[in-house]
Amino acid sequence: MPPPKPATIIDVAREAGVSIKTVSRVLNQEPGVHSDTREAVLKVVADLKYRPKQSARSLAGGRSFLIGLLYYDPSAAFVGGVQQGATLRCREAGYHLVVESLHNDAPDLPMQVDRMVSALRPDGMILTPPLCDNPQVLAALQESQTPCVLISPAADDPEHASVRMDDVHAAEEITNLLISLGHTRIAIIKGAKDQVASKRRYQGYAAALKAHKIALDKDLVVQGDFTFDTGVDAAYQLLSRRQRPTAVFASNDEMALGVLAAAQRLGLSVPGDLSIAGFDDTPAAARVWPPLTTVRQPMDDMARAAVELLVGSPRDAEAAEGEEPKSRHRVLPHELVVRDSTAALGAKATARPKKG
Amino acid sequence: MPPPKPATIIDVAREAGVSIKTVSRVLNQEPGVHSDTREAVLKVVADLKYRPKQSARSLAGGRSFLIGLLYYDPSAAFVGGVQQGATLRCREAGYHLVVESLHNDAPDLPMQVDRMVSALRPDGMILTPPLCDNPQVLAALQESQTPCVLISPAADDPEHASVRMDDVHAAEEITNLLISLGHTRIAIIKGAKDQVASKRRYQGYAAALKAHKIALDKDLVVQGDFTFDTGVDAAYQLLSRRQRPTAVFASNDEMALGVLAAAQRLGLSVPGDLSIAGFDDTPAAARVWPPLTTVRQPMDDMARAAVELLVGSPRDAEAAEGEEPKSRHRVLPHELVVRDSTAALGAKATARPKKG
DNA sequence: CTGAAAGCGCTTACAG
DNA sequence: CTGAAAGCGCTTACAG
Repeated sequence: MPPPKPATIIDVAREAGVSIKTVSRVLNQEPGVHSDTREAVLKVVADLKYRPKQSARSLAGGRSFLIGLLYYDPSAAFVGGVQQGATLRCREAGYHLVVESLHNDAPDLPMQVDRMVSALRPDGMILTPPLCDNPQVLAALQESQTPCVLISPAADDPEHASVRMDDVHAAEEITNLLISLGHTRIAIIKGAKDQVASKRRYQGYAAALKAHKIALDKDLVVQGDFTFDTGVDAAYQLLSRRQRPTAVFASNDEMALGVLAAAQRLGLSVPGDLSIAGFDDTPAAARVWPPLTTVRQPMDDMARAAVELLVGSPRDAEAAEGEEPKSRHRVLPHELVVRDSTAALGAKATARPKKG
Repeated sequence: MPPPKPATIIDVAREAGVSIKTVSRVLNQEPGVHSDTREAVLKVVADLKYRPKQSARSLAGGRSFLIGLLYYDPSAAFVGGVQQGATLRCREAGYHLVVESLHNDAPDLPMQVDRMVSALRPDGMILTPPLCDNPQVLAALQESQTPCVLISPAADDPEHASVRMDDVHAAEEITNLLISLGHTRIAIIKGAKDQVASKRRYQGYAAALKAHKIALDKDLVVQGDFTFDTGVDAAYQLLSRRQRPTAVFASNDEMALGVLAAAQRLGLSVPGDLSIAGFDDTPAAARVWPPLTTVRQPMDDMARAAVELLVGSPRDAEAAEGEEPKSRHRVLPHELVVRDSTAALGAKATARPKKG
């Protein structure tokens, strides 16, 4: 018994007594097909378990139904969230997600990008930091005329669509939280110098202090680079000062975990002696004791929005006329996640570990 | 100025003064092309920046150059490692990785799988737990005749290729480590009941105790399900016993983190009062204080091996004759990662937090 | 509302 | 060592 060959559009057309063009129309939901005809075709499609072959559609139609996701550090907390949102939205839209892990400083980066886009011809590309700020990557994409959406890029240039959250505002909110708990000696550990998110989060921190007329103390500002190690180092620096801070805002969770580890090693109680706040809401943030107060970036929503900017959302079609077009630069809402690593100044923690 | 249309194989053939078949031969590294001809073609390819279009290759040749990766829980620590290894090996082999996030208990799971394979016709599929043990998924794949490799499946059936590590042995080693540190009251938190890894790790634990003539105490065996929460619960149970264990082996890091959080909440010193060992070496394992002793699963290597089983490794071709074929069921070596959450019985920890 | 023709850009037999 | 032909399975204009 020979392996059953998958049905083609010709099989369906023959069986349904129509032309392949009509089958094509039904499958692509084109208007202008009699409902009887449509149903007859759909029945045969179901009977024969017919599925259009993507490579044929792609070759003939010029669309690949593929979206590319380019990322650098696979362990970066947000990549997982972005991928999850992207893959789900792609499925809903009949697309598929092709992923590629790239080194941001590989010498042949442009070639690797070019290889992917010229072979696959994806209908769109999603870029995460820091790749979305890499001129070489953007140039390679531009040359192949592949539409792309940048997730949290350094700057919003008009060339590329983008999706981001409001880093400044979020940092301001989390600093306000610490202030509302009575803290005034609030340290900040800054993120990597070359990433704009670092600058924005620092801005929010400074703005909150200023709004509450708390002088910005240079001794409480330490440079980090978003890694656990620099969080540890920064904490040792800060906690060895004659006048220790009573709260630390780390520009991401990774560094906040470093601060927590260092504080515990030094025998400080968190949040009794020191409140700690992070940024990202990584999986690990809820898996330490005490669990971290942080900011949740809506990674999956951002990715879904990115896919929609690429393939068009269902609403776009309907709302084409009348409504104004959605901006190509979208800012999505974030969420403050208050857990047990922050407490009122002077209070002693008494809570039991909560479930993850 | 019209957008520069990408060169096709016809352009290359014309420019090089050969037939398209010869260009095809050169590109696919087929033998039997004069080296002068070959070089002439390659020069034109470079000049014109010609890249074969994948959809055309796929339609004509019956290979898609796509490998699919199916996973369930995107936050599961090993998915990141698997994906990283798979994407890199795919790139080396001229393939691309398409990812799909699936719910293991979705009612339309088979349809979702079928949708992907019938549309994309990937040349191979990589399945991670628990999807690799899902009969519905395997059936859907079987029907479409898509070759697949299972990563750490429950059982090695002859139908499917697989890649795994030696869970029994690794668990035995980590238990031996605790015994060598002087511990005899060693508790274990078992993993999810339906996963075979749970059983295997327990076996290794039991074997180590037996080899050292330590009686297995039922009171020191607690059921978990691989989540942080069950780690916390299990720890409270174990640590409230009249005779506390002096060491805990949690069947994965997630639960080990739960034990650590609970111990810290109860004011116990780790590893002074309690040694804790995990399994997986997740990113978080190195980002807590004290950092966890654990077992590193070679996720990326396992994924690379999986890709090779699917597309054939470079060596396969050469070694085709003579050597015996590589087994379709491969077991890769693991690595014990000894950090600061384990110490000799009675010792007090004095180390400083190490860098991540 | 429906169809016949051409073509997308490659690879597969098959010749020579 | 090289090539002319056919064909993969769809969609795009273009007719009617």
